[in-house]
Amino acid sequence: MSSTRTEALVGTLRQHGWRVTSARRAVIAALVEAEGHMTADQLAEKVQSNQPDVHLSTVYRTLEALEQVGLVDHTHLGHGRAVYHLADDPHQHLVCDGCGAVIEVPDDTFTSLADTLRRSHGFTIRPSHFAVLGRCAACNQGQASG
Amino acid sequence: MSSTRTEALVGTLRQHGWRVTSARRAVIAALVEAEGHMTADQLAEKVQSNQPDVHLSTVYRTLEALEQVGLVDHTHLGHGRAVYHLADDPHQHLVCDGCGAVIEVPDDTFTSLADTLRRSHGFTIRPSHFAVLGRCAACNQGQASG
DNA sequence: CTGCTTGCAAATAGTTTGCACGTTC
DNA sequence: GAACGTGCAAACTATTTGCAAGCAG
Repeated sequence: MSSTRTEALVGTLRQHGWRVTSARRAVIAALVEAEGHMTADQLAEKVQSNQPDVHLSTVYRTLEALEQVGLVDHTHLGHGRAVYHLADDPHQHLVCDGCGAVIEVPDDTFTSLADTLRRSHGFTIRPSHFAVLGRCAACNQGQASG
Repeated sequence: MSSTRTEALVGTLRQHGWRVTSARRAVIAALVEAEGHMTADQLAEKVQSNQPDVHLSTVYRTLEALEQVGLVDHTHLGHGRAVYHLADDPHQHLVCDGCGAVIEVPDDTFTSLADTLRRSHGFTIRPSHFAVLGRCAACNQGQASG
C-alpha cells in the first residue's frame, strides 16, 4: 500500500520545518501513486479529483517545497512543460521527437558520459535533471525522409 | 569574411523555396556573426541595431524557417529560453546550475552514450539538441554544502 | 495565538498567431 | 499580380506572486 510511503514523505517534509496540510499530503500521495513523471497540471488534476479546492498554484508551491527538501526532482522535457517525480528513484528521460514518447532509463546509463565530462571539463553532470531528445525505436522503423 | 557564408546560407534558404527578404538576411547574418548560441531576443536586438523595424516575431518565424531547412538548431538551456545556432557546427551545451555558464563541447563527446542507447533501447539521440545540466569546474571548487 | 499556507486573480516570460499591408518572384 | 512575408498587438502556455483569509503547530 502506498499510504505508508506517503506518510514517510510527509514526515520528512515536517522534519524539515514545513507545515503539513491536506493539500500537501494530497500532492505527495499523487506523486506516490503516479510512480513516474507527471506535469504539475496532471498532478493538480489528480489531486482535485479528491479535493477540488486545491489550486494549481498550490501544487506548484508544494512541488517547490518538496524539491527544496530533496524529495522531488523535476526535468524539462524539451518543450516547456516540466515533469516531476520522487527523487529516490533516480532515472533519466529519453524523449522522442517523433511521437513524444518518454522512456525512462536508469541513472547509471550516463556514468561513462559523466566520467568523460568530469575528466575533460571538470564538469559534474546533475543526475536526473535533463532529458535527452532523439527518436525512439518505433519512430526509427517507420521513418521516411522527413 | 562572413558575408560569403551568409550568402551561401541565404542561397540554401532560397533553394528550399523560401523567399529571401532583408529581415531574413539580417537574421542569418546575425547568426553567422554570433558564432555561438544566441537567444531569439539577442538575435532580434542584434538585427534591430541595423534594421529597427524587424520585429521579434519575425525573428522567431525566420528561425523556424531556418530550422525546417536544416540550417539552424535550437536547444533548451533548462529554464525556458531556447538558444539557436547554425547547424553545421554540431555541439552540445553544458549548463552550470551554479553560475549559469554555458560550455560547448564537441558532438563526439556523446558518441558512446549514443551507442549505448541505440543498442539498449533502439533510441537514436538527436545531435545538438539537448543541454546537460550540472556544475562547472569553477563552481565545484568553490562548493560548500548547499 | 502566530505566522506559514492557500485560493484567487493578475503578472510574467517566452513564444505563437490573426490580420491587413508590403514585398518577392 | 499572386502568394508569401512582415509588423503589431493580442493570445497562449507554463509558472510565479501579492494579498486577505484559513489553518497547523
